[in-house]
Amino acid sequence: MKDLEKILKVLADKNRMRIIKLLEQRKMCVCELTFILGIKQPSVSRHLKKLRECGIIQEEKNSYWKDYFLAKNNGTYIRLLTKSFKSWLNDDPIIKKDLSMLNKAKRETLCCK
Amino acid sequence: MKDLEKILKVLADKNRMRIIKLLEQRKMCVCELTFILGIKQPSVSRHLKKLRECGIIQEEKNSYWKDYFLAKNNGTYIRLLTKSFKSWLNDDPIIKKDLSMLNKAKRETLCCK
DNA sequence: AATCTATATAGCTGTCTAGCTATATAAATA
DNA sequence: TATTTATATAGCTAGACAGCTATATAGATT
Repeated sequence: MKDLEKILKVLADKNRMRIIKLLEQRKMCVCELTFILGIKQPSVSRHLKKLRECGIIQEEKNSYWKDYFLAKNNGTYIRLLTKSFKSWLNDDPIIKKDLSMLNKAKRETLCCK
Repeated sequence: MKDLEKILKVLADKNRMRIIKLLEQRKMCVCELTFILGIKQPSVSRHLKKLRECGIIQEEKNSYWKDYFLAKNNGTYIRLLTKSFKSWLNDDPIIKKDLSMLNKAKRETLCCK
């Protein structure tokens, strides 16, 4: 029960739901997510940490950046919930706006390097 | 998104999950739930209010008592989530203990009347 | 090895919520 | 109508957490 409670708590946050909907489209780094979400980078990092700690997302180093993506091979709860999310929220105005910004969110232009 | 966030927040609580698992078995009144959960009656009432406000449960008056039960005919999110819950947590120790108390939780003996 | 920079962490503040006790409400009975 | 009693609400306290700023870290490049 503790696991499920944790997973539901982690999912029950507007900005983390936005992150999940974005990662359904492609891998993203912290600075790209920060740009789209419109909150500060440390806040994004902490959201990502929570999502990772309960197994919803994974990370991998990619040159200067860290790519985050939806986890594969996870437990029952997460498998069903992330599958459900794919069909949920697609008509939500905020999600639609987020997705429309994806092509402008390129790490090479957002970051100093 | 607001709806889904609310529903997930309401589900993401240990005692409310316990209530849902109990209501999968049968309709229950506040005093029966209070007995099994082992928390105070006002706390139970507030959990029930939250579950009702987001459409997970419904209530009906039944002589001296108020019966709570899992809602029928609800939206996409709740339909899928309550269906999933039916196969979840059945091996959890706390849930098993709760369910084993069901036959002792009879309103006629728990209440003064 | 030194530097640079994307990301992570520490620490703060305000908000929300779960538990509690005390009290109010409303519906059934007498 | 008065009373009884199951349930709801009000108000309090403590803990969790999201946002922020400032700072640390780690890994790639020079």
